[in-house]
Amino acid sequence: MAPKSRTTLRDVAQAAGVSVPQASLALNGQGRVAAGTVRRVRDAADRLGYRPNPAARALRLGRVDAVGLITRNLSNSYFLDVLRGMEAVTSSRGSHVVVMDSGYDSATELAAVRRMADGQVSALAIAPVGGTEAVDWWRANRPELPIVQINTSPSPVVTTVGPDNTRAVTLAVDHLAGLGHQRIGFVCAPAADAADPDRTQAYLVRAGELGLSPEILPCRLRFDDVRDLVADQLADPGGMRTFLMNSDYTASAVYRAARDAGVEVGRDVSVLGHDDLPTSGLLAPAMTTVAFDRRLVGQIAATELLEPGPAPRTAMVPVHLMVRDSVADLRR
Amino acid sequence: MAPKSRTTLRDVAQAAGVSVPQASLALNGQGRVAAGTVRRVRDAADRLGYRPNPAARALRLGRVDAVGLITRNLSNSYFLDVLRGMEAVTSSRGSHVVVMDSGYDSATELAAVRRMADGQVSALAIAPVGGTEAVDWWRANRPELPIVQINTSPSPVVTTVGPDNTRAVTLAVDHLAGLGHQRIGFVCAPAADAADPDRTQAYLVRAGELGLSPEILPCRLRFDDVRDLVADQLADPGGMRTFLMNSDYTASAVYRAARDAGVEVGRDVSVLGHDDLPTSGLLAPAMTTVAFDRRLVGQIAATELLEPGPAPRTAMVPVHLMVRDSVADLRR
DNA sequence: CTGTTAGCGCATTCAG
DNA sequence: CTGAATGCGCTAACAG
Repeated sequence: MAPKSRTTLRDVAQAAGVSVPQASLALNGQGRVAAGTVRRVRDAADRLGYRPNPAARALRLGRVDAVGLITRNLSNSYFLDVLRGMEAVTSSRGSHVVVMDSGYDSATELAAVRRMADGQVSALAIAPVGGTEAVDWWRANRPELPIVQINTSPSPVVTTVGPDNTRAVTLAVDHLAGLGHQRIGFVCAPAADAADPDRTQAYLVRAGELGLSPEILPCRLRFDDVRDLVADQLADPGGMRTFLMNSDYTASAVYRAARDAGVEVGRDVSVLGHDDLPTSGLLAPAMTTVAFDRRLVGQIAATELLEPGPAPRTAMVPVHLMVRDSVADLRR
Repeated sequence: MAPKSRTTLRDVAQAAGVSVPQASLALNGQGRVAAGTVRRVRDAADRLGYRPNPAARALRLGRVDAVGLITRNLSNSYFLDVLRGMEAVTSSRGSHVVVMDSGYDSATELAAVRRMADGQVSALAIAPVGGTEAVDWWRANRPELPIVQINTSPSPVVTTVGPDNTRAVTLAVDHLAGLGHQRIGFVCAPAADAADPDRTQAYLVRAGELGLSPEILPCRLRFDDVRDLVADQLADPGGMRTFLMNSDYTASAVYRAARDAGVEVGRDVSVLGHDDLPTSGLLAPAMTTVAFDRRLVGQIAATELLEPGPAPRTAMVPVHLMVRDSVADLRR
């Protein structure tokens, strides 16, 4: 037992009394081989515990049974659900997931894309930091390999999958306005590198329709940066008190700032999140947020990578508002 | 541009006017080649944008630049931090990480281990479901490839890395007892497949020292199972009201059950968690829990995989108690 | 110091 | 239907 060298296709062929290529054909089952032979080869393979060498396959076939996932913020457990979704479909299809994180840094992101492109994976899911550089690079340099964007604005040239941003924002603005909020602070990445400008767009549109004057609060989307932004607002008597966030992760930074400032979420300050993470309903107070099937995003992404359609498509997963207690009722 | 076939080492060699093996040596820099040649080859490689083919390397070298991570519960965002830690060190060392999830299922776990062993990775980090089957299989079948266990009891035969379980439990029991809790429900996986029996051991020991009669509550560690267990206890007038958990993830299930039952955590029911997830301090009430550097676990694990020591070792990361408000003060 | 030869394990030509 | 030959890209052994 415990052979020092793994059992190879040749061992199988030998045990089955056929040639190596025969064995290969028999196992890959293209049908071009006698039924009896197939059985003998299969038996031998099972008996010897044969497992094909992925490196050899990869070298020969020029592709590898792996898909990549590059996140912009592996601290946000939203991406854990995306990963879970991807893992579920890949592992049921004999593939697997390679994960890298850009940490909201474009240079790191580009490096990760290049590493992935070196042959680690044969398809890529990416939640880009912002801008299109990384994705463009992939499309230019690996045009034959599928790519999907996660949680970005729809694109005509590349498949995207994520929540329905426009509806998410509209739902949120309506809810806020309905509770009497006149000033709604929309927190998003600086326009230069926003991955989802459609969110901002939807905000502007809906605010306009409702006669609200939009207030965009650009901010790097790291926890500490958001917390500091909110802290500044809270320290200012005329500062913003209502925050529409793009994730529960950043929304929890608002909670943190409020707690630090000694003010109460849902009364003194209002927050509306996005993602409905499992803990969001357990916060104090429970967070009002936009919910959707997070795993589904990963599942769709992986499926799209494994079986790419002929043309780019936009997969929007339906969202709904999860009303809880983090938005104050400002009506008399 | 966008060559249909990637630039290979042969292209580089040709451009540099040397043979392929020369080019290989020049790039891998074993020093056995003339300085001028090295420069020419390097230049050519840069100019052509040469990137070595990992599949070819893997086939030739018999190893691959990847490490695996098999979690038992990818829903628990603790593992996201482990992953982050691993990703940080692998990506700085030209390696990468492949993630699979067993979902607390032994059969899935074994399948994952075998898939990893097929040549996807050259080292494995695993948070086992419980039992040693999967790890034993790896050690028997891939004795030359490093493996580390994450969040398990220390072992004499395999490297383990995780929080200091004994201290974590002792700290927790002391805190609970100090606040007047006589009955402390210790929730853990059924003994048959517990990954960390040392926790139970520590609980038994400390409870004994304190003159408390131990009450072990075996339970599958999925969110819903824990929630149901706690719900049952709460429905029983003589049921347990104090829960010592092995993770914030399961602890949040106690919150959920309490909320569903209309009772208040930190007053009617007490919970003490483990991991100090980012949101735990924002729950209602803030969770008292055992804190430690979660990323560090992943960093140590990855380092250990990339540069295994001569003998198995036990890496315990220090823990401390994060006292907040989820444990009631039962003293008069 | 350099080039030649060889082979990792597999799948796809080709002949028979 | 089968076997023999070829090469994916790379590196480890040699020989010069």
